[in-house]
Amino acid sequence: MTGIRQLASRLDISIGTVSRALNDRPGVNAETRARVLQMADEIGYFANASGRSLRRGSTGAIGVVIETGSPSALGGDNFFFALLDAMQEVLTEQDYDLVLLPTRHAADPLDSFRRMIRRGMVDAIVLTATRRNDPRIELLLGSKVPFLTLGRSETPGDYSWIDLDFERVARTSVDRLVALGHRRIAVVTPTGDANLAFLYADAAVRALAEHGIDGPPDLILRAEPSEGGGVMVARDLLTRPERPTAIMCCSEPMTTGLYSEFLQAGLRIGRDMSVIGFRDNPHCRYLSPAPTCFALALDELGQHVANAIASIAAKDRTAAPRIRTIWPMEFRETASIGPPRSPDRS
Amino acid sequence: MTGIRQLASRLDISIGTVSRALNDRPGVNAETRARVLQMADEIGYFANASGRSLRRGSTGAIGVVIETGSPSALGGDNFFFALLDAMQEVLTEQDYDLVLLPTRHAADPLDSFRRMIRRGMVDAIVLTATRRNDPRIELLLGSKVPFLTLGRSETPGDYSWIDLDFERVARTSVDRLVALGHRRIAVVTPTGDANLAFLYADAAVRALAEHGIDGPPDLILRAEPSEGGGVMVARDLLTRPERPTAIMCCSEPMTTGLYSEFLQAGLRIGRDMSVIGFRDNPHCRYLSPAPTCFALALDELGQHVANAIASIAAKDRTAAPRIRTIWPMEFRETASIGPPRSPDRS
DNA sequence: ATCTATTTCGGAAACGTTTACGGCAGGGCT
DNA sequence: AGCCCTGCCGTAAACGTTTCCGAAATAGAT
Repeated sequence: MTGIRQLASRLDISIGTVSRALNDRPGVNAETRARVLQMADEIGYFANASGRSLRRGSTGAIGVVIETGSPSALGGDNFFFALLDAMQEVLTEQDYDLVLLPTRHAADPLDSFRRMIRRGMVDAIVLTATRRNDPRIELLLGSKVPFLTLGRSETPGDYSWIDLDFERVARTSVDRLVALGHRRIAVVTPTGDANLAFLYADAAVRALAEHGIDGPPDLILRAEPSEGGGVMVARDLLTRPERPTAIMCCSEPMTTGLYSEFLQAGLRIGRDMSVIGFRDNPHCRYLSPAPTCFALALDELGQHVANAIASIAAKDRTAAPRIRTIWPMEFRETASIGPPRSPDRS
Repeated sequence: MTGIRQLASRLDISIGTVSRALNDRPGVNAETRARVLQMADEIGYFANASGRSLRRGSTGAIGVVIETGSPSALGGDNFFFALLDAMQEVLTEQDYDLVLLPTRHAADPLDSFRRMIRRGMVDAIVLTATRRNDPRIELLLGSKVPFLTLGRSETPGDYSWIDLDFERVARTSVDRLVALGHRRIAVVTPTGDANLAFLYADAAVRALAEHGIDGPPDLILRAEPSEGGGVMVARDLLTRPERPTAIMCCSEPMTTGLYSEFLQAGLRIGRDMSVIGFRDNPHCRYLSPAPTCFALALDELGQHVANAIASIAAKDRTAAPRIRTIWPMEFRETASIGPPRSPDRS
């Protein structure tokens, strides 16, 4: 056992001085501090996390809540791992530890969640994959744990969030497809309560309406955000007497499924069927033709999130600003879209 | 603040009794226990994690170490999220918390890693993505933290591991391709130190040798385990005067890249080029034709891992058995392989 | 009625750390 | 020389919980 007492007794010094030396507190001789640091390094001493956080009242850890066991709308690719990588770069600089807190989608998420925040394992929480009405946010608002959500929600309250610009993505997609001559455009969003689905669909419908396209909503579709969901949607559309000439969707696995089924049916993507996906992710990039989609500065987003949650977690909670960021995405057009093949009759 | 003292004073009872009641310790009246539990529920009391683990000497948390910022050979977060889901099902039953500890691939992994285990944030560690020679394992062996690695390693020592059956996967792939008539078979593994790359390649080479195929090793290839890596490999092979008639690879993103480039070059997969991938993952399933690959009972694997790490983390470390599991995978043949098109001359 | 065993509970110590407080030098000032 | 101030350090009290130990009370047995 290498506690602070062993370290102190080895140096013939009091534990108070040792602690001060290690924590860069004033009131300790420079030479003594050097001796302490060297000995600590030598015997491999690290302050015990429980003791420290018990005394300090904070753990120095930031928890990112992720949900396992359900297909994630934002693509089952390395989205989270890449984001975490950038976050950790910033957070370790600020002496925060980063831990992921997986919660099971199938089980009641609330009770495991409640435990997490009540026990005080982390100083602050980043909540991901927000739902349209998210009881987890209510729980957090009712607790003392500062938090930040990655994604907006309809759940009211005074909290900070960071989200992608789904509205502009949807609007840009519609504008471009209409400019190419499309009139029958299918919009497909993930099932479930993920708020992004509503933001995307609503914005798309508004944009379509502005172009005078507000036909029956049978082209606003929902499916499971997985490859299988994309296949189902494609099959559905292929059986329709007047099938759409373009389709836009905000889930990458779904885009993959759409491709698979359309190609199977002999359609040429970009000519017989225009496809706009969502995020520019590596998996999609090697579909052919690569889907038109929207690029995202993932590193910078991660850094922004990290800085935001660090400032929120800071003890000095007086001047903690409310953060509300809508992160831009850049349009990347490819050969996956083109003018409609046969003139549309609608 | 809702500490155990508030709870006790509300009930006019000592904190000792409250603690005994909450922890199902003997020596407390059934009626008193019921009152305590009800009041705890009422005011939303949860024992503070720092205080508890300080006194108990264990945190009740199991850490899964993952590496961010590098393409993962086993394909993205789908694999891990699914595994984690199954693990948590088992671990919550045993009153363990599950936390993910992301470490940055780019940064020096050792020091952040050292902090993690020395601070005693977790009772036990699951180490993923083991490398052939893995300094992290040495660090863990030198510490008091019980651990389990997901993946074998050449690093010697007396530790438990669970791994997939890469040898049988490689052997089965070779056997089947040879049975179909292939003689020029490319074997491609990820670059980097991931141990699975060596296991797979070595087993493939042995199997080829047993079939009398031990030509020059210019068909044993390595590439980054990403779509881009697959593309590079495919381009390389396409320029060769005598290109192979089959290719087997143990990384799903790489398989996607191979498909993309081969299709681009006008090859028909399963006829002009036979392809065997590795894991049966959703992303690959919607390539066409779906790659021949190997299925894996991910749920059961997760449960097995959870049970293993729980038994390893148990306080009673006397009878902790050493666990060494090689997890089977089931061959799934599809139209992505077939007899070689033009008779091979070698 | 006394003694013992059992049940139930309160008091207090302990876990490892940080930090407020006070003390002891030594130096600079009047 | 006396005084105050500063720099350094040791002591001890917290943080919230679990658990050991002993006390009180009740029941049972002789």
